[in-house]
Amino acid sequence: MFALVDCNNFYVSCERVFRPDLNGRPVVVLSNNDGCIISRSNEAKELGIRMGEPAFKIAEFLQKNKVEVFSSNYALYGDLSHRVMSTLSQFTPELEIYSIDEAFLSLAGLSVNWEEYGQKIRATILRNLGIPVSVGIAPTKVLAKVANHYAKKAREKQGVWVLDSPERIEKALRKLAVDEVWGIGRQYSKLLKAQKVQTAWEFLQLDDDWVRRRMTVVGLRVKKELEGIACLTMELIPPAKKVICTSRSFGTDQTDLEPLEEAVATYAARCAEKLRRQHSCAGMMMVFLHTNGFKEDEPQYAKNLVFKLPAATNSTIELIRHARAALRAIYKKGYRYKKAGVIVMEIVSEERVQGSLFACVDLVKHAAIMKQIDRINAKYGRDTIKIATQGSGEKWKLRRRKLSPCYTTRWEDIIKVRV
DNA sequence: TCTGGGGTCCTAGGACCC
DNA sequence: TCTGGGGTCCTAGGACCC
Repeated sequence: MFALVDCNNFYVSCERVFRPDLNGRPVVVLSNNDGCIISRSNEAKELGIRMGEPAFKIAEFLQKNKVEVFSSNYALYGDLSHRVMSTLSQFTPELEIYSIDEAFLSLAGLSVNWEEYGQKIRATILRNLGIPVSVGIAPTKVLAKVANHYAKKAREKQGVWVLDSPERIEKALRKLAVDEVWGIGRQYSKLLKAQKVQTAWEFLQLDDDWVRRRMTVVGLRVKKELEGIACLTMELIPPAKKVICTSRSFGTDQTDLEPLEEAVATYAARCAEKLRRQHSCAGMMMVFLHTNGFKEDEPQYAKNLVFKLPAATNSTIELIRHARAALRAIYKKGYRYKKAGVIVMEIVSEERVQGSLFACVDLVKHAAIMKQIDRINAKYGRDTIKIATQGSGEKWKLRRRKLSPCYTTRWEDIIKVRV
C-alpha cells in the first residue's frame, strides 16, 4: 500500500500558521512578481477565484471581498515543507518527497488499520506544524492520488480516504472525471472525451493497445495503475537534475544593459549554487531574454543563445563570465525587457568532468573558492559573498509588495512572545 | 502598472556506424 | 541476383507534473 500525503492549500496554510486570525477568511498567495493567483484558501475558492488568474485583473474583486493577499515567500514555504517531510519520515522507512507539498509513503509490510494510520499522520502534522493535510491510501501510487482527491473533497471523512478493496476502487473510479486522473492532462482528456470516455472507470474499459498507441507507454502505465497493478515505484533518492533553469520576470521592464547584466549574473550564480548542491557540473549553457509579449503595441524581441562551455564547471565565476558574454551578444538596445534567464545543461557528476586541453582557468582553484563561499553564505545568509557583477538588484528585483516575514529563517523575523 | 517558475519523459525521424 | 540486420545519437515536438 501507498499513502499520498498532500498539504491543503499549502502556501496559504503556511501563511496562516503565523496568522491564525486568517483562519476562516479568504486568503490567496501570488506567484513571483505578484503576478498570478497560485494558492487559495477554501473560502477564496468558494468566492470563485480561479487558479492562475492574473491578480491585477481581479484586484477590485479581491478588495471588495476582503481577500487577504500575500506575495510568495518561498523561504517560509520551503522551510515548513522540510519540517512536514521530516515529520512524515517518522511514519515510514520509505518516503518519496514528490513536490514541495506532497509525499508518497510506502506502507509495505505494515499491518495496521489504514484509516487510523492516516488519521494519525494527519493529526501529527497538524499538531507539529499547524498545517492541514489530506491522506490517500491505496495499492498503487495513481490510486493513492485518487484516494487523496476524495480525502480532500469529503470533509466528513476528515482528510483521510482509503481505497483498499476492488469494490471501493470501482465505486471511486466510476465517479471520477477522467481529467482528474494523475497523468491525464488537457490533451489526453480531449482525446478521451472524443472516444466518449468521461470517467476513470470508462478509461479502464479501453483496449490496452489503443491506449498504448495513442497515449504511449506513459498512458498505459496510468491505466495499469488504476487497475491496481503497481507500475510506479518509490523514488527514495531524488535523481540529479539534468537541466537547471533560473529565470525571473523583472519588477519593472528594463532597457539598459547594465541591470540586465546584474540579473543574468545573479541567475547564473543561482544555477551554479544548484549545481554544486547536487555535486554536478554543466557543460552547456543557454541565456535568454525577451520583452513582454502581453504588450502587443510595443516592439517585441526575444532571443536565446545556446553554447558549449570550454569545460564543464559549477564555478560561479566561470558561469557568470560566460552568461555575461552571451547576454552581450544577444542584447539589442531599444527594447523594454521583461524577463531573462539562464539554463545549464549537459550536466555531469563533479567527479566525471572531462578536463580541457586548452583550459585557461584553474577549475581546481575555483572549486576551492566556491567551497568557502558556500560555507560562508550558508552561515551568514545568501549573497553574503557574491560576485560584483550581480549588483544589488535595485532596478530589476521582483515585486513582492505583500511579503510576509520569514518567521522561521531570519532572526529578525522570529515572533516575539510577551509574557 | 500589472499575465510565474521549474522540471520530466516519450516518440518519430534523420544521420550515421558496422 | 539481390537490396540485411542491428544499433546509437541527436533534435524537435508533444505530452505531463507541481
